[in-house]
Amino acid sequence: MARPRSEDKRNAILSAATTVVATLGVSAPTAKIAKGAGVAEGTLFTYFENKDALLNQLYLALKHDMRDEMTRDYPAAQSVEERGRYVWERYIDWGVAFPLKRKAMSQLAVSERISGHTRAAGMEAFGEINAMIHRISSDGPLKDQPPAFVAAVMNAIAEVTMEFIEQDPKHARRYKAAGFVAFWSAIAGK
Amino acid sequence: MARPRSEDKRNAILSAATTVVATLGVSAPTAKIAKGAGVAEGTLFTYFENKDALLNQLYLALKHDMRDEMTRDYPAAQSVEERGRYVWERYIDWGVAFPLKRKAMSQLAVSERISGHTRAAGMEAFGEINAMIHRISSDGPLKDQPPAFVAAVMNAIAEVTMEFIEQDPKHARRYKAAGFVAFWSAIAGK
Amino acid sequence: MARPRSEDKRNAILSAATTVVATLGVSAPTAKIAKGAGVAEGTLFTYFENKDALLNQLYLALKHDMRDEMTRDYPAAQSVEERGRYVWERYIDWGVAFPLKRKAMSQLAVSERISGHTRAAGMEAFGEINAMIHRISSDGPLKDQPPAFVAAVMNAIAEVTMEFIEQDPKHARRYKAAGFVAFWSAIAGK
Amino acid sequence: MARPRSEDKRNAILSAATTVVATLGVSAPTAKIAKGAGVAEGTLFTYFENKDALLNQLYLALKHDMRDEMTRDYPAAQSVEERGRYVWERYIDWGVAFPLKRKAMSQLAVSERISGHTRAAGMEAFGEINAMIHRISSDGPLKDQPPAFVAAVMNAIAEVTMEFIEQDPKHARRYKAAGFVAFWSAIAGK
DNA sequence: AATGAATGAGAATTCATTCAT
DNA sequence: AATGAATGAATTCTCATTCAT
Repeated sequence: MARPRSEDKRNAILSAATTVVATLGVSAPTAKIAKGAGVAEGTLFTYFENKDALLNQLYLALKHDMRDEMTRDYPAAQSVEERGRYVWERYIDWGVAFPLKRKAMSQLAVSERISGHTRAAGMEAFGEINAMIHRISSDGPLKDQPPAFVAAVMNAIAEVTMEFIEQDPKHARRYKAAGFVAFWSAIAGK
Repeated sequence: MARPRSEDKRNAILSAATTVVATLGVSAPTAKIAKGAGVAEGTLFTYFENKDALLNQLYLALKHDMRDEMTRDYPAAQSVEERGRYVWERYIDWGVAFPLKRKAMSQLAVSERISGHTRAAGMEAFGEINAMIHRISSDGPLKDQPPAFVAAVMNAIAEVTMEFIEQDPKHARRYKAAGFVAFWSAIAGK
Repeated sequence: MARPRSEDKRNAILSAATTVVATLGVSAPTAKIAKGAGVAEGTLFTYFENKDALLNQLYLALKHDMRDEMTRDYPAAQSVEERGRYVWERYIDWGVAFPLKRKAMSQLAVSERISGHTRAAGMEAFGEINAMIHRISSDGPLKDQPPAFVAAVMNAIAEVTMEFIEQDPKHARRYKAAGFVAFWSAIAGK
Repeated sequence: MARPRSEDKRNAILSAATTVVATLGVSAPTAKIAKGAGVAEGTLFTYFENKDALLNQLYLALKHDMRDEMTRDYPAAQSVEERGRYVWERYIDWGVAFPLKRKAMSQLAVSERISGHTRAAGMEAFGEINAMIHRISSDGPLKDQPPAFVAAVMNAIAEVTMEFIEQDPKHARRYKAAGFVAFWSAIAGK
């Protein structure tokens, strides 16, 4: 296992893995991922120690990608309502723009191969966002629940929203708005 | 005239499959399922044509089981609020009482091996419950969304609730109540 | 392994085996044979000790069937030429009328599962015919070869003839005649 | 840049397949073939896509091998009689020298797993030989039959000859001569 | 005697990973 | 470092045969 040289290749593998995992689930063969990345089967293993490492790093990469999209041009100066809506919309946009990333994430999220450690690291990336969500909920119906619970509820509603948009894209705008209302009602109440 | 096919054995296979799929995902080996059921590897295939058939029938069996639990002693005469809460509580109770069933369901739900036909049949079993949820939402924030969307939101919040209870069972009661509030706020609004 | 009761059933199994072996070769599953015969999988084994026994008995049954067709209304009083041609024509007719029997025979003939004993018994059934062929050849080019060799040559030419007729049935008459000429030239010379 | 695929290994697999198919028929397990070739079970599938591909390529390889032996040092300048006899003798010699190849061929020839395409390609390799046989027959008893028919008759007689030689090798010379006479009489007539 | 469920030893692949080139 | 052939354990499914009914 020599030192990998090219960041490009690593990214190509992660990108191919996204597609293949979205399509075939976590049991997708590493050979297909390598092929999708345009590298040899063995090369994959100079960039990732084994398949589990690849999956865990993919999980994290997707989490970060998602987080970056959600906070790009974040309107830090605005009200928490504005910021909440902003993040919501960026999240939905991300899922709609990158359905394979979204599907790969759902596969990984339920997989036994993603370690607790990886999940925790994924959480961490969302620290700021979670803090904001926590503030939103601080005098809503979930005010006594842990921030993670609140964030998970938001996440769950967003996923439903993205799924429905994908199956019925003509009503994307409506679903996006409705999802937000559901999220806001559930979290902030009123 | 020969040994009749045994409903018990079929159930044993489904039950073993629940455990094994919950633990290892849909790529769990059929051999492990057979072993868990106490039958020979080949016997599994006299009860299920192939692994896909088994997974699809398991999905349906779990859906039905869930539905039956949710509607056991259903208080049909009570207000829709009462009934909504009743179904919610039964659902959470089911998930908490049978964590393996719940986990198997999440694995199956995201699997490409579950056919559209099976998913549709699963939906159908929830016709009555979905109708009720639809009524709850009929003058809430989601009143213009399809019933399936509303049901999916409820489902998503319930799953989050069940997960948190499992990880932190001491606060089960609190999560259950909080989840309900979130659900009710999202769906019925106030 | 109780005593079989019905000759009909035994024949149904042999008949189904003919079809199935012709189509799928000797590795055809016994279950398919049983199904073709309209009996249960297990029943097959009360009529035949095991698959090898079935195949060997099928071989013999086909040999006998073939022999019977070849000698039906045998013109014992006619010249050896007449009788030779008669047998030839009956043989070709049999193969054309019962292509599945013919194909099953080719599969069985090259199978390792047919014992030497069975092959010898098959030979025996052709004693009379072989004797006749021997007489035909007695002053032809093969006069110093064992009767079995002469018979095998006839057989081989007949099989080629039947195959060509099956693939090109419009010229059946021509192939039949040509095959006979080849056979007669090879065996009787002139 | 990786280890190149080895022609030797491919040949070893084909050679092992010859032995195993000759002995056990086309249902011979691939594991036995791999073992015979001294490679891992999986390696077989880097050289042949699946078992059918292996069998079809084996069929062709044997056909080519046979053809090459039949035409080695072919006396192109001699009379057609000389050339006919030459080819005949080479053919018989091949079958006697390589009984496993011969037996594998008989198994493959009657197998449903050999495609029409493969059979056609096999035919093609014998173009020159068939042309010669056709010339031999051009004023014999089979002059109005398609060349393929004539070739098939020759082939059939040769196979009988090889089988008898194998069972009774002491009289090899006699069978070889007798077979030739039968062949020549059948094809060329006098 | 007949049935067909039960069995478990194969069968053909597949696949993560290693390693020669 | 990159390649892809090599490996062999694991996987799904088949099938001859047995045996409970």
